[in-house]
Amino acid sequence: MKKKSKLSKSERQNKFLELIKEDPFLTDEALCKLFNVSIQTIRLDRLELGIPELRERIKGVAEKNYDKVRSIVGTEIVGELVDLTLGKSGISILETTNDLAFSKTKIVRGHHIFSQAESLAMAVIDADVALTGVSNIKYLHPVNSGDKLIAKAEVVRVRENKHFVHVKINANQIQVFRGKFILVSLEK
Amino acid sequence: MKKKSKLSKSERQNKFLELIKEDPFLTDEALCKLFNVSIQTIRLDRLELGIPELRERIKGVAEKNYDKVRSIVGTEIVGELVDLTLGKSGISILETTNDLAFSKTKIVRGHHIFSQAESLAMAVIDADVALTGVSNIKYLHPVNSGDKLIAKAEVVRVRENKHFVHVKINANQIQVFRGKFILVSLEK
DNA sequence: CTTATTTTTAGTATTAGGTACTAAATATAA
DNA sequence: TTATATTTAGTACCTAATACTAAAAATAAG
Repeated sequence: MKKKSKLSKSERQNKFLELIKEDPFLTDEALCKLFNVSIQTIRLDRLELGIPELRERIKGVAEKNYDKVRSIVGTEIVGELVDLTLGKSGISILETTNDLAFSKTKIVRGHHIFSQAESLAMAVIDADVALTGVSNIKYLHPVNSGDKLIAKAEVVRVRENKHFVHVKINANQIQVFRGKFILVSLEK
Repeated sequence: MKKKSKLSKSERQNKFLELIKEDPFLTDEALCKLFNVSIQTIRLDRLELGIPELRERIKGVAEKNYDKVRSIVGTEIVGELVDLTLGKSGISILETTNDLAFSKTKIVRGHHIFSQAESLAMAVIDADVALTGVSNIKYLHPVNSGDKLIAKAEVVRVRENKHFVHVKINANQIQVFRGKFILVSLEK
């Protein structure tokens, strides 16, 4: 017989855990074909292993990552992209408001400035899943709520999957921020 | 009458788009209650607006982000975590192999070393969604395939949602890498 | 070899959250 | 008032399950 002899229960369940970890999008039906057992067996296994059903798994993945990815990868870049040469340079403008500032001092919180810089750096990279900024940053000047931030990014070097991007941000003609980003694209 | 007068079709559909963008996890039933219309109306709206059903939306969110988040947040850390004091420090060990190195020189590619450092930095942070490394890194010495990398991370400061972490990596008693990470946790 | 026990399979009813369709009721505009 | 647009009602069907009962098959124990 060319078919592999059936796995024992424990062997199957071990593989099951691995499989589902690798790919949580497998239906019971797909699994029962993979293991060459009935769908009921698969369901018993899930019950014993405490693995939730497909839809719950998908929902889990979605929920866990929804907010994260929206804020990190968040294709929507912080600020308005006004110029872009993919792989080379880009410019974005961010009109700051009180929402972005400390309520007392009206000074814009640093991480918003950083976000503008980082998201611009990501935008100029000619790679879909570029991420994980590594950078050397400096806040040169406080930014007041209402200031218009103009960020300029330039790709200075690309080596393998590493993209070196420099970003400078100005407000009222003075530089308020600089950052050197090394973005690593993760796609194959 | 205390109930708000029903919205017009176009008003409703505009709100619909907003709502679903904000929260793609809404069922038709929830939506029809929100708008105070029948479920059929909601379904007609989705049809006209090209909004897929709940499950497809969830699946979309999950699929789009699964690989990304896995590689970024990737709870699985690069290297083996051998010691961890959440929020304070941690140690991980990475046994390098030819897979991680340039085939000619057998020198380990920098980004693998970086990955070990970054993932350790993330692991020590006492926050679920810590991310977006900002860092100042230096590769001090080439690492040869086969070398055992020992990474030590230390949280040096936490301010608001920023976590400052220093990571040093040694191979054969000599330091090969240092990195300063500023991880920003994004949860509320 | 024959029980006993474990493991697997079969089958039915029920669920959520829909699609796809037909037809009727209600609003709004001409 | 009629024409058109919009909303509701209702039905059959779908997927990927749960929860359950019962029987068949495989494996272990005596």
